[in-house]
Amino acid sequence: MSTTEKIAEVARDILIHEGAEAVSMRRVAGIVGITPMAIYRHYPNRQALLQAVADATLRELAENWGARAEAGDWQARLIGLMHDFLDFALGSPHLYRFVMTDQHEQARHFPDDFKSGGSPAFERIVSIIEDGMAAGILRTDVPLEAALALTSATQGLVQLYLGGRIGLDEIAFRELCERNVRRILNGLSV
Amino acid sequence: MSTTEKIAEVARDILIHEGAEAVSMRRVAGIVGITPMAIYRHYPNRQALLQAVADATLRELAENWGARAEAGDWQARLIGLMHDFLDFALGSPHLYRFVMTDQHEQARHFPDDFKSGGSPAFERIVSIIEDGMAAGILRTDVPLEAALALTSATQGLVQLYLGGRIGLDEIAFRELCERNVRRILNGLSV
DNA sequence: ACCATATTGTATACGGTGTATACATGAGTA
DNA sequence: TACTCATGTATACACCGTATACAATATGGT
Repeated sequence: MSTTEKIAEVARDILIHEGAEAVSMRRVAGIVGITPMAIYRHYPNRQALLQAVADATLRELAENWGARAEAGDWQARLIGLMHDFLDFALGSPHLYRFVMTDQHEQARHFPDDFKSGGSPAFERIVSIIEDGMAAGILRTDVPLEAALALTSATQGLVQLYLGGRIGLDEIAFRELCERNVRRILNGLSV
Repeated sequence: MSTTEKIAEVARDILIHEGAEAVSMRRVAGIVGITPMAIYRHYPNRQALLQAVADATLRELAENWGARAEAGDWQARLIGLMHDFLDFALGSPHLYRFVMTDQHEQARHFPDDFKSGGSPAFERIVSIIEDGMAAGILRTDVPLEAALALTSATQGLVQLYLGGRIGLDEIAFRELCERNVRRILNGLSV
């Protein structure tokens, strides 16, 4: 295992368990067993290290995405994807926070990059939305925006939850998210 | 004007224009014309200073909340409140970021604190939702959760927008938010 | 007016951060 | 053998929040 990989592994551990702000060059170097400056032979700076670690972790997560049974009716599949997302957000809250709020650079852009398959996770939602429209379950709409309505809604709830603003345990919160998705599907109007 | 207020004013300027991470004790002290340690005669630590500044600013904002005409039909009033929220989020993105993500302590908790009038802004949404249900515009539902569906949806979009993930200018983004609210009201299902 | 006290400031220092710069060491190759 | 390059170290700089000790100033009671 190369030093580059060792550095990434240590940084990743800290990032996931304690958050980005806990990842210091001196600490990582100490654990790896090298001098802080030696890290700079492998990564140009701290931000690049965090970025590389986050990117790699997200790539792994994307591979195992949709592990939940894709069986069941259309709505069950949609809810399943939502829980996959919650698995990540609630399972690795520090990492989620970092990728959602801290790293402002070179992020995916709606709508263009989303269209061209920049985000595989979002892509899945769009395709299930298109399926729903084709099957006559959903009313005809711009698929990209309908998908955004669902994803951003859950992201908004997660932001509140991780910010400690929702006093529910994880199970109750997941149920709230489910109800929220159903509300958006059915509409609030009479 | 007291030194305490001068410190708050300087910190507030930096917080609003450059973000919380740009607010350093040494910098604030230098601008006020005192020693960094003198700040500690007025605020116990940096976090408390930021907190006090953010709280005061939010209180001011809450006073001018709902400045937009409360006239028009029910949906127009709802959209108006949404734009009031966007005025804040897009007008003071650094401050918004700080209160939404950085300050994790003693935040309002859904659902209890929300019920008991902890958040005046959210309170307004809840009451307009209740109006809508009473008027037969909205289907009967838990008002708190229906309100949360609308607010968290917009918050989710704002999070994406401020994270640079939505490549639209402010006007187009506000239109996207409007369409999003309408989608949630009408439902995605056929 | 005087003095005790509380308030508000300063000076210094400690332990932390990211990282620029200069130098050392060792492996591989001409 | 000698040169090069990758990889490490050592030191230093400029920043950070803030603990501690001391100085100055303002205030209130006698």
